[in-house]
This record gives sequence, C-alpha cells and structure tokens, in this order.
Amino acid sequence: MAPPSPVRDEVRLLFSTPDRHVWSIDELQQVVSASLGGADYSSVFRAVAGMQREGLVDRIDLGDGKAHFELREDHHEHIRCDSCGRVVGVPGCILENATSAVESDTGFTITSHQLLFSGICPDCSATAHN
Amino acid sequence: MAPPSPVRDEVRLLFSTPDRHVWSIDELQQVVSASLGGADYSSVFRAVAGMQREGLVDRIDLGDGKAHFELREDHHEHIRCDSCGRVVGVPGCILENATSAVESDTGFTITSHQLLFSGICPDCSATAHN
DNA sequence: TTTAATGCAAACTATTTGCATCACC
DNA sequence: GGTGATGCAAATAGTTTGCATTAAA
Repeated sequence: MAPPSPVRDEVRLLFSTPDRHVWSIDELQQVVSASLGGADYSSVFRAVAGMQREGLVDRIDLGDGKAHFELREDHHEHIRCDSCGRVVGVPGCILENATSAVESDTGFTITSHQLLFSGICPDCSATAHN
Repeated sequence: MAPPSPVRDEVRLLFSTPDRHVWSIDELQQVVSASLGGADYSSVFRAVAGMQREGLVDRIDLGDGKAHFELREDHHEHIRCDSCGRVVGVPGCILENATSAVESDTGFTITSHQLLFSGICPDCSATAHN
C-alpha cells in the first residue's frame, strides 16, 4: 500500500549520518535534491514534519529564524559561533541537577529544555574574522 | 531636531513595566496601539529594532515562531508552559559555573546563552487542561 | 482500486524595507 | 528647511497547505 518514498528515505538516512546531527529544512532539501536529482522543499518539509509527529526528531531553535531538527535520541545542548554560524554540540549534561531545582522554584513540571550558547569558535578567533 | 516619538516612548515605557519582561512585537503593538489610539506594527518594529541596536534589549526565541524581546539587564532563563504558553522567569543562575566548563570543552569563547525550559505550569496541572 | 508520496503553486505568518507625509526644531 | 518618527503598502523569508499526478500494492 505504499508508493516509493525516496525523499523521506533520504531524509531519514541523513539524520542517521554520524557527522551531522542538526539540519534545517533547506539544508536537507539541498542534499537530498543533489542525491536524487531533484526534491521539492515541501516534500522534505513533510518528511521532517512526519518524523516530528512520530517523535523521531525534535525541532530546535538556533535563533537564525529557521527551524532546525535533530534526532530525539541525540538531544543535547548546542553552541553556535557568532561569527561563522557553525553549530557544535556541547558534551555533558549541564542541567541534570538543575531541573529539579527549577521545578521546585517555579512549580512547573518540566518536560524538556533547550539551551543555546553563543560565542566565537576556535577557528574564527584564530583567523580574527570576529 | 526631533519630532515627537510616541510609539518609541510607549515601547520603552512598556519594557520598564515591572510585571512583564518579555514582549513580542505584536504584543507591544497591541498595547501601544490601545494607549495611543493607533500604532503601526512597523513603527513598533522599528522602535524595538532601534533598542536592540543600542543594546537596550535582547532578542530571545521562545520557539513559537515569533521574536521576543527583553531588557538586557533583565536577562535570565525562561520556562514556558506547554499547555497555556505562559512564560515565567527562572530565578537563579543555573549556568554560572557551567560556562567555563563549556568553554574548555569546546574551545569557544562564550558571549551569551539562551535557555528555555518547557513544562506544565501549576495552573494547568491543577485544572487538568493538559 | 486504494493508498500514500511527490511536485508545483499558492496561502499564510512574521519580519523587514521603501516611500510619502507630517510634526517639531 | 532639515531631521527623524510615523503609517501605509509592498517585499522578503520561511513555513504550511491544496491539489493533481503518479507509482506501487
């Protein structure tokens, strides 16, 4: 009962790529389109929207006006370079102990969080492109 | 050499309001427009953009697709209710010690951060509107 | 035939800009 | 007159949806 779904397949594949864990829709569309010889933005959008509905990916906001996505299991914090825009994952679990403190401070039941550091990456500070 | 600037004045005033520290442009526009008997979205936008250029306010992203702003001196973390959308400030300085650890882990020089918790606020969990 | 993915185009939302006007200095 | 804030309208960017087509099962 299912037609072939090259776009969706490619999108799922890209999220499995080990060297890249955060994607915007247009970034996905560009790569998928190159692989398949054409892919519409809306098809990629629907692929990602579907994965989001299934709980496979989470939408994250990096402050550049576009939506970004990552595998839910990959969840971690991010740091973005103010100069070149590169986004790198922050290792570790900064907020492990903070969550319960915030819960008792605010009365909220916390279901998720999103943390973004900004700064200058080593490359940019080396080349003085700041 | 300056004409009157009722919109800008109102916007600055609203950011000084103690009971509200996070504003989106359309929220500002609505209140300013009510106060002045009319105010264009673009005028409010330019007022906020000006304040941002002067470093008076910071743009923050609450994940609802709209830009929000707060006084720079007010900077702190936020927690948003998944159910009603209410945003409340998180007291305390969760990240005070984390920043230098992240810097040495990533090699970045950190200039700022933005943290958003999501969860269910006390009111919503009380009224079971979850 | 039924189902679901795709492409194309258009609708929609929010942000941003161009331009003429207007009020103050 | 000169300067800058404002309103209106339109441009832009990104997201989302409608619809016809198409390729399997």
